[in-house]
Amino acid sequence: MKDITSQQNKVLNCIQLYIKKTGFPPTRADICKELGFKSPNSAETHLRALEKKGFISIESGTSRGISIINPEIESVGDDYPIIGLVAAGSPTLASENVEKVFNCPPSFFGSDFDYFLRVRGLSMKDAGIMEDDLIAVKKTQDIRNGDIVIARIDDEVTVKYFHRYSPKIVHLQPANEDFNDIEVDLEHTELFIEGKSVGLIREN
Amino acid sequence: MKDITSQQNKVLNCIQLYIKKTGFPPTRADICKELGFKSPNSAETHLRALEKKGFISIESGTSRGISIINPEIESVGDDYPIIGLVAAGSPTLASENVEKVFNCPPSFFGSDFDYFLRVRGLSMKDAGIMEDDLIAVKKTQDIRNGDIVIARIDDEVTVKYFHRYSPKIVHLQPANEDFNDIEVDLEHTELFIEGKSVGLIREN
DNA sequence: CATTATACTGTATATATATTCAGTATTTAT
DNA sequence: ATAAATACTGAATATATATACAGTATAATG
Repeated sequence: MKDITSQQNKVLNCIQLYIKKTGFPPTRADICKELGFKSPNSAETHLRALEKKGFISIESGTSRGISIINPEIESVGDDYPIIGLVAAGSPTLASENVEKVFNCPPSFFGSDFDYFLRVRGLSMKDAGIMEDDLIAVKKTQDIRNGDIVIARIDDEVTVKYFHRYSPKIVHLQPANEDFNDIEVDLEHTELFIEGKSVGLIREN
Repeated sequence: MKDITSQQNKVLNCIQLYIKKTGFPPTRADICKELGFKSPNSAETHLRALEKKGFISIESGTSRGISIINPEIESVGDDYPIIGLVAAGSPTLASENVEKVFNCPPSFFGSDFDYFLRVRGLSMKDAGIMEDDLIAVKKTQDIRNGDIVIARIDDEVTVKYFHRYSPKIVHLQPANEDFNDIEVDLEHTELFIEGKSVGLIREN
């Protein structure tokens, strides 16, 4: 299997997610819509490259005739997107932010979950959350003090312990003595909780 | 869910088999070809009946826009034993040491692996390995310096960084300043490497 | 330095495909 | 008994879709 480029990888992920979502593969136009391309030929050339490299097969003259050639022996669960935690920008499920899709049984952790977040930085190292770890994120607003949350302040996304000290004051607490608490005054600053951590995976 | 007729069942099976074979749903014409119908409308009416009864959904105006509702996904991964790391005693795969079995795809981590080890203590906390974490252990003797190994000295089992300083001297290094290195002189002490860590799972 | 691969926009078109309409016939519910 | 559902054939058509062609630009390769 030859190397895949980052753009081709995005297209491949997009196809997998589209199939998961709809049950059938995307058209060229669908891929353009998902990834923001403006010409169907952008999708076409990527598809041809992916076909040439052996990642997909394309049935000629057939609408949605894309199938993913899966080297995995058996697909055991559902496909969950892995989303890169960038310093700025919300971890949306939009295809362009999806690093990869990861097959995992839905009931793998105690709770169900929605996506994986790729950890950047060591601000939670004393909680055993290291760089490049995958946090299983459940999208919920049901947060209790001490939960590890994925929080967004303006466009900054961060993983921290959640502590509500008063109705208006929330502390986002890192697990690393080199970092300071973030005090959020809800009257002046908008805080959005993307969800909370329900599990962690590390690939050595 | 209403009753399905024998012909409708044939159509439903046809769709499922077609998707399994090709990776994408059939067109009306494809169904006709498979089942010997001579008019695409034969397929169309059956599809509408199946939709009405809740077996499939049809995306309007979309080629091959058929998706099967509530498909019986059999999540059949492999069962891996979770072995408790007790202070004394080898982590054998004997049933009495198995805390639980955990269903997980074989190719979940980069490498294949043999069992999970339940972590006790915080001697590797700075490596992000916390109490109750599950370490995916691959049984191997192919160890390099810096690998996280599962080592046994006499009947003591421990998880540590592996460092060979000379042909006869191995250091087992914790990742916690409260713990000291274990220096093993292979001439006088027997050291058995159970395997190495290839991944980690944490259930919150 | 020429060539190939990547990464797109933009236009055009043959055809693959969904879907409607017009029939015929049998079976099942009300 | 009379609709309604089932089970088809056959023809027609608007459009969804694959795909070719013409460009532009940059990075990698030999």
